[in-house]
Parts: sequence; C-alpha cells; structure tokens
Amino acid sequence: MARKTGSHSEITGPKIKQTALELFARYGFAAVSMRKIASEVGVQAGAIYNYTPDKQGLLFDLLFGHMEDLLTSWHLQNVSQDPIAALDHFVGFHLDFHICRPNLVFISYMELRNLNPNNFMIIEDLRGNYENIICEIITKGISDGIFKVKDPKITSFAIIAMLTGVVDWFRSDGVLTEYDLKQHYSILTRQMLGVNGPA
Amino acid sequence: MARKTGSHSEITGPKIKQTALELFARYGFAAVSMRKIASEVGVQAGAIYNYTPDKQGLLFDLLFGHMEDLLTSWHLQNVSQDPIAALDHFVGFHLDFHICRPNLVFISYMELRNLNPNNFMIIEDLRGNYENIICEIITKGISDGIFKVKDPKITSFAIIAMLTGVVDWFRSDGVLTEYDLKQHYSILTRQMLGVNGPA
DNA sequence: GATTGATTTGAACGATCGTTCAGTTATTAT
DNA sequence: ATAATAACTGAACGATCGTTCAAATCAATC
Repeated sequence: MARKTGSHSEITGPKIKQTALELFARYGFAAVSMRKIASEVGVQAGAIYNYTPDKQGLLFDLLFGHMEDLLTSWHLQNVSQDPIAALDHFVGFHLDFHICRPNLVFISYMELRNLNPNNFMIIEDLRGNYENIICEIITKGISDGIFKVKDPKITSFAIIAMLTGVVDWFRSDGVLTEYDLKQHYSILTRQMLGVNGPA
Repeated sequence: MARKTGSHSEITGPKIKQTALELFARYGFAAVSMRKIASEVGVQAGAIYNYTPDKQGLLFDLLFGHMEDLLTSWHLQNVSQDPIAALDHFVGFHLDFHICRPNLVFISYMELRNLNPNNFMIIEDLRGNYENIICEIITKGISDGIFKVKDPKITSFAIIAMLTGVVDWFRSDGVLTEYDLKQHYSILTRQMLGVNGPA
C-alpha cells in the first residue's frame, strides 16, 4: 500500500503557503515566481502543483483563510451588550488579531486586484461581514444615546482604517507595549464617538 | 537644425507617465511590462527609454512627484495659528488632495517595496515631513490645552490612516458630496482629539 | 521483500520579460 | 533642397515566466 501517515505533504503543503505569504508580502504577487517559492521550500517548481491548482490559488487560499480566521475568531468572543464595552472589545480584538499578522494584512489589502472576479467577490463579501460588526456596535450605541456620531457606516470605515494602519508602524519589540497601544486607541476611538469617560 | 518646437516628446513623455500610473495602480508594478505601457501610449517599448533610465525610474518619478506636490501644496496654504482651525484645515486639505488622486495614493503605499533602497529613503523622508505637519498641529493644540490626547505621534498616524482610507471607498459621483464628507471627518477628528464644539 | 501509490524530480513547452541599439523617420532651421 | 537632430522603430539579447508530465523516488503496507 501507499503511504498514509508520515507523509511529506503534511510538511510541504503548509511550508508552501507560509513561504508564498512571506514572498508575496515582500515582493508582490506578480514579482514572485513559482520557482522562487519552490526554491525557498526546498523542492522543484512542479511539486507546488500538488498543493494548488495554480499560482492564483495560492493567493486566494491565503486571503480566504485570513478572512475566515478573522470572522471565526470574532464570533468566539463573548461581547457585552454595552456599546462602550463592545467598542473597547472590538478595538482590542482588531489590534491583537492584525498586529501579529502583518504579512496577511498587507497582502489582503494589496493583492486584491490580483484575484479573478469570482475570488474577488468572495473576499469582498467576507470583508463586508466584518465591517458590519463594528457598524452594528456603533448603530446600537447611537440609538442608546451613548455615541455621538451621525453616520455609522462612515465611522466604521474611519475606525477600521485607523486601527489597521497601526500594522504599518507598530513593532512588538519597540518601546511601546501592545497594552499601551490598545489603551491609546481605545481612548482615541471613544473620543471619536463622543464618549468622554475614562478608558 | 533639429526640432525644437512642436516636439512629440512634449506629448509622449507625459503620456508615458500617465499610462504607467494607471497600469501600475491597476495591475501592480511588477505585473506591468514596458511593452504594455508602450502599446497603450502608441509607441514601441524602446521609445520609453528616451524618457526614463529604466522601469524603476518611472515608478520613482511618480512617487517623488506625488510627495513633492503634496508638500508644496500644503506650504501654499495659509494656516491659522488656532489649533482647531489648523486641524480642520489639514483634514480638508488632506481629503481634497488625496481624493482626486486615487491612483497615486494607491501606488504610493503599495509600491514602496519596489523602490531600491536609496529611492525608498528619499520617499520615506518626504513622508516623514508630511506626518510632522499634523503632528506639530496636534502638539501645539495639546500645549494650548485644547486637544486632549496623550501622544501626538500616535494620534498623527491615526488621523492620517483614517483620512487616507477614504480613498478606498469614496466616489465623487456618489450620493455623499465631498463637502459632507469633509464635515463628517472634521467632526470625527475634533472629537478624537477631545474637542466637543460644533464643526 | 514485493507491492502500491503518494510525492517529487527534471526537462520541456511557448510566451514574455527589461533593455539595448543600429537604422529609419519626422520635423525644423538654414 | 539640404543639413541636423530629435524621436522612434523593429529586431535582437539572454533570462525568466507559469504550467505540464513522464519518469524516478520514497515510505507504508502486505
């Protein structure tokens, strides 16, 4: 019989995905060749096609997995009904989740244009679902009379852009701790929504 | 004598830059060939090299010109000493400037990694100069006792990311006017800084 | 040890890449 | 007209691209 345990594919498969992620983030999807990925993994280019139908499949798997992880992780959270607590929770969650995945954050924004129309729609849909999470928190806070902003949708975009932008400059080994970072952004976000109490 | 007026280069040169910008933004720097640019312009690939030393030169010219325009435009502004007025001014200026240049905004963020180290440093330096503008406004507002934030640098990053993110979704021909957009972000920014007065 | 099938190699396919350059064309000044 | 030169063509350079596939290799089972 053939092998069923101890298969190399259990090593090579994830290695290909991880290597592709790093190279796509560093050089861009189009600038990375299948041979370059293979060489970093330690196999020939042909071997990659046991794990993906084509180069685009590699990219889509990374973006799709990232969005699924994001949504799944959020839905595992136990979120308060209190708008301010929920807002703080979202800010902390978003920063935690994205700070430790800078490469995925980068290519998720950057390489969307390299997806074919069908794959693009799928990712955009998941992205919309995530935006709805914070949008609904804000909407509830407004109707509760706690948040003072006019447009929940615009405010959602503003908050997500503000938070995700952190990935561009924050370094975990810097002088600013992740705890302090979250405190800062918690205050900024509260104030943006017109809440003046202490964080 | 040779031609000195009515030269084709006065047409072809800008056309190459404009076409390169659009194609880089749409497909990515690495995915766009010199032959593709040339074909859109209506010349052969070799002709491009009368206007740029190489492909990277095309990219750098675009990013450098963009940053120079940005800084020059700001310094032409007559900015109030009042922190709130200066903040509003910056918000409006930043939105105005970036909304009408989505392609340049996109590649300025996206294709930084395709610059060689020297060119990268030049752009990063100009970018730092721009960040200092809003940082100094915030710093003055804090020392005047008007803005209630702890860290001007972090707040600068937050504001710039929040504002620039608008380019990803705002459309000039949509239902939301640019005037209303600026009003919204003016309020959000004021509130973020702990200013509660009306915009 | 023989069998089986998962896994990988290594060569090959046609296409395209950035760049160079000798030669051609186009335009203006004389 | 002719000379001068800016602007461009078109072919060529070696290199690399994504993808395919028959053949070789490997490890688990019988």
